[in-house]
Amino acid sequence: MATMRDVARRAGVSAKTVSRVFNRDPHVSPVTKERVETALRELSYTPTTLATTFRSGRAPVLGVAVPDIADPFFGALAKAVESLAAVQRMSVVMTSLGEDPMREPAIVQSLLRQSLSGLVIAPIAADQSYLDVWAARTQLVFVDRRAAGIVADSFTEDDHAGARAATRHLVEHGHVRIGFLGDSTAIPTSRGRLVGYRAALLDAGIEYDESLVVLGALDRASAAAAFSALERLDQPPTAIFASNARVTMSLVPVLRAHRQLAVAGFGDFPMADMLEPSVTVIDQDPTALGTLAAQRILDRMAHPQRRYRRHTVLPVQLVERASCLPGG
Amino acid sequence: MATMRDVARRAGVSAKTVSRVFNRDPHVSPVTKERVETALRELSYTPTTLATTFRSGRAPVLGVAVPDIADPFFGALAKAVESLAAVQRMSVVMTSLGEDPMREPAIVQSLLRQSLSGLVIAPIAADQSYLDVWAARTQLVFVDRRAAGIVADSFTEDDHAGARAATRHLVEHGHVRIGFLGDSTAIPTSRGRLVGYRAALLDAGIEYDESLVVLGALDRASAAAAFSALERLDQPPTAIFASNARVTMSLVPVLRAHRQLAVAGFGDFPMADMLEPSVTVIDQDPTALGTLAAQRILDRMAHPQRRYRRHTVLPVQLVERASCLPGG
DNA sequence: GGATTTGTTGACACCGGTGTCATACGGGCA
DNA sequence: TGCCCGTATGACACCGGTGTCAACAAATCC
Repeated sequence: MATMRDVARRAGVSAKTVSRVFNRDPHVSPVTKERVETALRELSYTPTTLATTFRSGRAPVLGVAVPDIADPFFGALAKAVESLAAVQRMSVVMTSLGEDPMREPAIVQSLLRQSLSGLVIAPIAADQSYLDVWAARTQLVFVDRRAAGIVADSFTEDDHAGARAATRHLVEHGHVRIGFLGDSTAIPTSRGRLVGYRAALLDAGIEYDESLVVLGALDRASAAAAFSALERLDQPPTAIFASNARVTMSLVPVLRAHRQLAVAGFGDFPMADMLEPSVTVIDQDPTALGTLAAQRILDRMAHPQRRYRRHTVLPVQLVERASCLPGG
Repeated sequence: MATMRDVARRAGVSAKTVSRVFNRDPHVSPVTKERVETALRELSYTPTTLATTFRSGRAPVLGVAVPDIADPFFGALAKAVESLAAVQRMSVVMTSLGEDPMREPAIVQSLLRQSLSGLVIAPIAADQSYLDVWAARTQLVFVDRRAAGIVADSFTEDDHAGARAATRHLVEHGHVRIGFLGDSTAIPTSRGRLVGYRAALLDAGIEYDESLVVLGALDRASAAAAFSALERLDQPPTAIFASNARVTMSLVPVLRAHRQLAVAGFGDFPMADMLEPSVTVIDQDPTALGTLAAQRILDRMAHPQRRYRRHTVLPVQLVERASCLPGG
């Protein structure tokens, strides 16, 4: 790989002049420009971003840290970030945080050591105060979940209103015994949705029954186990609110076995409309989350002094399908 | 952010000594070591990978370039690469190549300018000769599709055998008029599958009918259009082979409207087993592809002189579900 | 014609961790 | 005392693109 100094030697000029020609600096005489351009072509010069990055101390790279990059929700989010980054000729490094909250700091910090321009993070740990020292160097934007232990921008969906709307929808279809199936209330998102669920029950004058709340539904096996726990109750639920798309998807086999069961889930997923019954969901918009988060990073880089809204909560929408229709 | 020289000044030693302490070099006296460690702690020194990367000329980063990172197939592939990279304390930069083959070189080269250690690429263009000059600096491994115009490692799935098995499966269920629905034969993968489809017909003594092959099924609308073209034939197909998961998923609404239609698709997808009818597919293993590709990059970095198998074709497996059962 | 401006070009330093080599010092041995 | 060797430590350069500033020539102005 030829460097600028190689090109300079060949063209009989200084490296700086090559730099000027390469960056279309007008202060170069046509003759010199011609000579340099020939040398550039002959050596097929390709710049390394490494040197510029090192000098500026900031890589033209945005980071994306999410629980699982293979999850369609986060995949769409990452794709949106990447689209905006591409416009600014930036790259995207991504990392999956996995399941273990303890590992989050190590994983995220190894990303940050690369002097990213910005980081979009959907955290899994209960505390992000470890990010405090990095905030001065890197634009941090939280998505899906707010930051804890540190002040930072966030873009989240309206968990409370969404869960409330979904639950109300079930109530309006005549259900009184409504189960809540979730993963873990350690995650703020789930907690918010549980609160929304309770609010809807309160609205309808239905008493909250803790035994209807079952957590730990992470895959098909655990979802089935969680459901059979509900089924064994004296008054088993006739409807279920699933607190996220993964739970809903895990629950699909159960739905096929219990056709009379009504379901509404938080988070749309591929093929939800093609199942029988098609599944009523609260539609989230990962693309919007990713786009807004990336845009905020770019805005803050361009206008550091400007003031921004700290927390943005995106409205969510009920997508009514067949899974809570009477007899559905 | 404190640099090594900051720490050195505070500890009253040279930067090199700080470097030695930080890297656990045994040639440091206990007294000095203690002083330096105190200074490190007091300034909460965090190294930048930028300097080391710049000096070594190689970033501890693997690239992943795929058509669409939001596609579950490529998401799983990227996740597998990331898992292996993490073990070596490497990061992963990813990029979506999109739909336009013309843009592939520019997108990929902007990744490569970052002096990646390796690149896993599932290309969309018909020619990758532009990567020739990069191969000396960066380990290139192709996945899902082989390289064209350049010699490079590849890990692909057995398109021919998979398509042949799926088509044979349909034949065995009594179908003679079998449609082929694909995206574009410009993509080698699709071409290989079309050849496999024809081979299965030949095996069964069924004459190949070009009017049964329809391309351009990219989303639900175009898939529906493609299907209605088939439907208008004198002898419309009674079964369809869909050449990839996206096509199959786009075709699902059609299946619901035409319950007598048998389908087999190349590539599994979430919920395929929960649809009615559940969809018979050729199961690909994106995690295996990603793991093997990343492993090859790491192997080649560790043992540059060793010889490796250029092309690895992974076997695929028929997952029989309900979509080709009689009357299904 | 001398002073000032405008335009072209290059020397040099910088970013920060680290490989290379030199230096200094202490101990062992002839 | 002189020599050698091993250990501890530091000076310096390097990676490569580019910002800063100076040098110099040509053009313009009074």
